[in-house]
Amino acid sequence: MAPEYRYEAQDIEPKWQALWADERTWEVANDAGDPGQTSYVLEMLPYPSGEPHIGHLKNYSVGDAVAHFHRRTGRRVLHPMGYDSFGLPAENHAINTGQHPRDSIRESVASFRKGFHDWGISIDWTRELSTSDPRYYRWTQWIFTQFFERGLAYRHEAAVNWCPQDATVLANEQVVDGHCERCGTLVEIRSLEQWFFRITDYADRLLEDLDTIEWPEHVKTMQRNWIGRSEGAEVVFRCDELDTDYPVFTTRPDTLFGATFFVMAPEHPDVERLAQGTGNEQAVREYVAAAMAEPTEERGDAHKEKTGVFLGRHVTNPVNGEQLPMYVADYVLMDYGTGAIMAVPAHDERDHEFATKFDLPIRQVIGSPDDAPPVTEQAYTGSGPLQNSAAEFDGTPNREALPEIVAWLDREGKGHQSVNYRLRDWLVSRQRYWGCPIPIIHCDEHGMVPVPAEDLPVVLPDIEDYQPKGKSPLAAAEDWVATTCPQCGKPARRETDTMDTFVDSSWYFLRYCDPHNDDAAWDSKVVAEWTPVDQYIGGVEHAILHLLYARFFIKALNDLGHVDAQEPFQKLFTQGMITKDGAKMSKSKGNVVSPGPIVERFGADTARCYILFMGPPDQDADWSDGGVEGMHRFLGRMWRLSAQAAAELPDHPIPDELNADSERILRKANWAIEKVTVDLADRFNFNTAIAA
RNA sequence: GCCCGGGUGGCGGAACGGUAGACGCGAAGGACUCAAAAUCCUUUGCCCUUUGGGGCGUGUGGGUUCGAUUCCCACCCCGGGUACCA
Repeated sequence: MAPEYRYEAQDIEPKWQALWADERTWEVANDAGDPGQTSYVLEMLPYPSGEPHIGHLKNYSVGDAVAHFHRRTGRRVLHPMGYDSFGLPAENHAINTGQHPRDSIRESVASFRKGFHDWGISIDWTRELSTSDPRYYRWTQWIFTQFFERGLAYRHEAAVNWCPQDATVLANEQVVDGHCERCGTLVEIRSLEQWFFRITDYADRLLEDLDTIEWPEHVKTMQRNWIGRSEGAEVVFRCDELDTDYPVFTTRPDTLFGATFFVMAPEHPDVERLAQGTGNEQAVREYVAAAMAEPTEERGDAHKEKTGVFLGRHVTNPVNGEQLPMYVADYVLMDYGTGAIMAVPAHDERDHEFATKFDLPIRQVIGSPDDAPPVTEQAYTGSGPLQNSAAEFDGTPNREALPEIVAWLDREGKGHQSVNYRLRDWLVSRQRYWGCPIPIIHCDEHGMVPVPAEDLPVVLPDIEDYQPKGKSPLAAAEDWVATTCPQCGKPARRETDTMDTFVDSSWYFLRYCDPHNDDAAWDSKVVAEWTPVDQYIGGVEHAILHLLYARFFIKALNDLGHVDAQEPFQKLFTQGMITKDGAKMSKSKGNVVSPGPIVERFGADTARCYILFMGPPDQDADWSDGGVEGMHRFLGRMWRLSAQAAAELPDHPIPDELNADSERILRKANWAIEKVTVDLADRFNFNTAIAA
């Protein structure tokens, strides 16, 4: 073969990469006046740990293909890159080696940056950012103070995972089967003061606005389930013996007449008081202690047998005045509804199980079909006409009776329509070192005072000992903790908790728009030019938390007047995983394929094309070494064909008078243009575009 | 249990109401070479057949349609998510 026709990726790629760097090919300016359509293409920012892996290569290959497609179809494309560089892996590395997280992160960032260059990803490097850079987290802290001043950030006592051995709070991910992942000690639940963001205020908007964005349906479904909106009623059950009202939330007020007992969560604050003087104190206390000690994994297991203890008290069913026995049982959760339930064993499987075990009455109040098993054997959860209820409701289909019963409760002052969410407020504080310091000062006189904007950032101090000891390692930095109150100037102490890293990544896509602004987190006019992100690309593992948090941030910032957008990401694409021999790649399995050697041997174009060619990119795909070689040959054939055509054909190869051959080729070329355009723009099917 | 995906050649996958298997891998044969590698060309769903050709094929069973991998119903397997949420 003539040497000039050989496909030499090792010569071709550095040549063009150098040219792109020289010409600043992928940089875009914030020119609001510039005519033409803009496009913001963004892949989820990487957590820089060690070397980039094959999943990164897939993520950024997909994103880069989209960015190029948008450019080739006439848009001005913002395609930036940054690093999510706070977080536990760097901190654990510091605990083990003593190397400062700042230094290990710098090394990882360098290797990721090199990877992106070697892969030829078209990035506007002038906008590069890193969330652990004070120039970035200054504004993370500013947003926190904005939220604090509007009551969206608040401090509150909450139950957290606590390891008695390590004397530290653990993140949920650090709890494995109820035990500490490091020392194996059984994890306890402790109540500690924590910082929260009031995301529950946005539950309805987060739900409704899902209809305005073009995301995969299964991701929207996951978010809907996570928010978990339930419509029903709050109904008040009164305990005359203690002269106390106990409201419950129910989605089935139509079954109120079938309530035969009442259950409270072990954590309910009144449980002990209720049992007092009934002779059941001891049994109740023991049961509650056992339930609290039980690992959350086991506690949450729906398949385990129901347990509980009679409290020795009764409440009145507001619809018929019946006295219902009160129990404490761990199948009732304190953090959903009111921590207490009315139990309707005839029409709820869990209540049925409990009633059967404790020999409690089961009263059917919804008519079931003739072929349904009797409710003494199995709860009937379907619909049907009311029975054994009040005369005015008997015979009415339950769906119709439901609102009527709620209206009746409302008139009688015994309840009202209510909506409940599964979504909880976002716990953002961490008792860890390598995170963004929470910019709050505790003053004896003025309480919690936000650090004024002009004093930001609160710079994370250097410390000697990263080991967590139950409070943030920052607490040991006495010089740093001791400060003065911004309001009165008297001695005060800094907040020593740091923020969850999800906070850092909830707004980074805004900073890319205006990354060098030293006067503000961003100029809202500039942000308005680019946002919302037109196409967001990332792993489905972030379908809930990251994507929900970012949506919450945009809505909160919109309410605060800082952004115009209501949603951060107009379109979302979630890529599938690359496996090897059908299994997730992991060091322990020894089946890791690294991008480095592949790119070195075959070139980035081969690696990227192969990854895009493996199959539909939203599905998982299994890596094949033979497949890479096939793609390399494929590109080689294409290169040679093009080179030959360029060398051998006249300058203007399309004759004025088309003959059969040239017409056939023209037709085929136009077919391919159409096919590739549709595959890239509408379907995200890179595999068929490459094949075409 | 519930909610999503997905079952098509030896393999990854195309087609998604109109010639099933694009493209790639693998395999077989051939060219080039002293030889090998690389490269190129040809063939390649399965079965039967002497050429011509014929039969069967998209997890299973039904249905709609002139026509179904594609739409509908029931079911079976595989993968993922999620769960005492009242």
